[in-house]
Amino acid sequence: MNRIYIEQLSKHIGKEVTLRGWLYIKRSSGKIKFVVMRDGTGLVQGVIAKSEKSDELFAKFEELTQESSFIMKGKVRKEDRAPGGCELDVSDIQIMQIAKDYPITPKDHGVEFLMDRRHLWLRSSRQHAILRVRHHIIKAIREFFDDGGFLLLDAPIFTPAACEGTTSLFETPYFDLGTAYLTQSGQLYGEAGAMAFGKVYVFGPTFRAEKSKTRRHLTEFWMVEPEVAFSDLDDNMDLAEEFLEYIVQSVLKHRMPELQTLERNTTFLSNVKRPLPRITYDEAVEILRKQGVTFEWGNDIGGTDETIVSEQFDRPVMIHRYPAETKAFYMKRDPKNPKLSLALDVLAPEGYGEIMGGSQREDDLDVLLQRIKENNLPQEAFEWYLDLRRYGSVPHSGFGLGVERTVSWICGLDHVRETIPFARMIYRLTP
RNA sequence: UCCGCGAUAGCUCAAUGGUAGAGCAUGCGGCUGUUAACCGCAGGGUUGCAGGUUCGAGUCCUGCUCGCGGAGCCA
Repeated sequence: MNRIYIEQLSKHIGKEVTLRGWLYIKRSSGKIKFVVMRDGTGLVQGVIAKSEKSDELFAKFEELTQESSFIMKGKVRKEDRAPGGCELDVSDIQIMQIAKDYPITPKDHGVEFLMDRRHLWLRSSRQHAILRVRHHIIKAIREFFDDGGFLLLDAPIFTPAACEGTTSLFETPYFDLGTAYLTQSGQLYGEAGAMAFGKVYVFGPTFRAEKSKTRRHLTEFWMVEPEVAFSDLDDNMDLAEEFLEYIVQSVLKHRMPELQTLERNTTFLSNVKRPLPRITYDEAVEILRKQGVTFEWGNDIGGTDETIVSEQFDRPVMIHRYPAETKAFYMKRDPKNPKLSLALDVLAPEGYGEIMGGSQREDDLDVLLQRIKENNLPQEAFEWYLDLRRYGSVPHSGFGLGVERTVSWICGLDHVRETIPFARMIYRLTP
């Protein structure tokens, strides 16, 4: 059977079709009735006009409520007044189930109310647009790496120890082996993959028990992390900007209707083309001081300061060579200035802040051992990782891109909670 | 953990310390082209919880609970 969906309805003008879906909204004007169906792919308005057969249809129309499931038959007609370009002259309605008191009405609702009903909120057109853009971004990420010769390397979710720092880990009992932790990053495993396959990317959910309560934080979020052997910081930045350009331009090419639904101004997105500006941490500090911010060298650049720096540019900006003190143990120091790490952050414009973070990794066994000691990390847990430096160590680098922050920025949202079907936050575990 | 804001009808919000109200939603009625349709009528309240001040508290005070935004930390 060849199922017809609303999305392709304009290809069936003049034909009798059967549509299956849910009632989005209905309107009535005496002897003519309008029934808007959604089927997951789009919306179409069915028209029931007064006729010899309309008494039965009018009765069915009266029964239908918002989100009731039904089957609608009729002839597709070109209609310039309709948003999708066509309408359905309804000849039959078969009700499957009547929804009683659907809680989400077409009017305003608060965040808590909607998040409590996220499983239903997903049905609204705005959420459809966001999750379609999310899907496309993930598709573009996979295309970019798959076509670029990268191997997809799935890292474990259960890990024995922290990748970065020991705070903010979710713990879970693990049989006789004690405690397992949910992964914060697949990076260390990505490095093993890079030494095995040359170029890999890890893509999966990551978990951070940070008690952050902001528009940019989830406790469970998706991250894509490429890792490349024989790659230094400059190579890493080349890859990062090519990658970001690919994603954004692909969304602009394929998901413009969704961005329009979201009323997204795409000026800044169109600017996401190579080369992206690259500034050092020192230069960023200089920008901040010129803007009148008192900033002490060595501090991390916080949210407000990120915005001030990124406002100086019309596209995402890369900041590199951060003070080593604030960065992770596995990042390589700058040979020209050991106070600096060969680290990299990418800040999205319009106040969206950090969407990517990466570095060239420390490839010298002795230096890495020393860093582990300095950070009071348990060396036993990292023996396998140290093996990567014992057996054919090479310069290598990589970065991580946060999927939800990227979706939030591209869609122009004010919170990441709408970028994932079911958000996990410090005070939200349901639905 | 800290700072700030908030909680009133199913939902979104009003209400000088003095009779708790509107829009939407729901129900009933009307309308042959509506686009979050429109018009009329109706039902709908333990003002988050526990105390206190006052002749009188949705409103002022104290504590608690929950939510929202931010800081730190981060993608």
